[in-house]
Amino acid sequence: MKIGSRNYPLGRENSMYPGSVRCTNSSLPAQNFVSTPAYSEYVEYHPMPGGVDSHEQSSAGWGSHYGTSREDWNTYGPGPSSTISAPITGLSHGQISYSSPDYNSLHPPGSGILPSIDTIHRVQISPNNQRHNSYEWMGKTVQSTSTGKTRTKEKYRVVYTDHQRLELEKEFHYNKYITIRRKSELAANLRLSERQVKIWFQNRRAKERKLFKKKITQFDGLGSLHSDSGSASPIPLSDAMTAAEMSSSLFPPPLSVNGLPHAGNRQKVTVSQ
DNA sequence: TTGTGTTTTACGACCTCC
DNA sequence: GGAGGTCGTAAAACACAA
Repeated sequence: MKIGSRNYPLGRENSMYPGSVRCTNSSLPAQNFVSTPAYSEYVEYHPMPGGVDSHEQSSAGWGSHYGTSREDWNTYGPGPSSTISAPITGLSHGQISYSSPDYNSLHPPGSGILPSIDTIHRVQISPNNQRHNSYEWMGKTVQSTSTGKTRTKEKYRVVYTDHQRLELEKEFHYNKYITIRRKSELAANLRLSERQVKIWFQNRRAKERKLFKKKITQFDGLGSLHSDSGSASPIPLSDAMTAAEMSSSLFPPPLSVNGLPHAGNRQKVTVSQ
């Protein structure tokens, strides 16, 4: 995508930053996911067989292989009292997945129902308030000096609120590729532009790949280490995946159904990149 | 407090698909 | 040609050791 050629920055500022009235802290009383029961048991995810919309796709492909590390979720607060299931590669990272009845009842997959911003505002208390104060700049953009890119005054990027990130992460755990419909819903509910949601998912997949490569590297290192000594792999075979298995499950084939993610350079998706 | 490394948004370039 | 994909990267935000 050639963003510049599509006149995004200047031509669709509103779309890019819909309402500089996003989840600013000035309007957020505070965020505290500790006090959000809906998230407190947010510990396990299983593919939703009867899922609708986007959620009925590829979850299994990622499925349990790709839980976010516990560390990631801890950033949202003490939250999950963490039933950590067996790590796939034997690494110490716990696996988080999401099948909590609380969560599912709150957010039926694909329902598009998210807590209203007002509701969110009532329950969130940020552990790090100063982080989320930086939205006032939005809506005022200037040309950056050298490249002619549209950049915002004073700030290079915004920092999403914990809630925004949490919702995005939740969606990501259901589907690594967001549908057009869900993207619209999420964007509306989180006061983000669809473009921001799209880019967040792109970046999130990139992060996943990066972590994945790291794990594979570590796994290979351990394997070779132990093969040298002739001992068995430190990781039980039942828990371990071969690099090929992990690779194939990393990005399952996206859907090509109308209204769902389509096009793009899907064949290029390989772990080895 | 400061230096440094990591993570998070955002973008450009290039690619594929429809 | 438009839309969305990856990859690489810039720079702000953040974490943390010294």
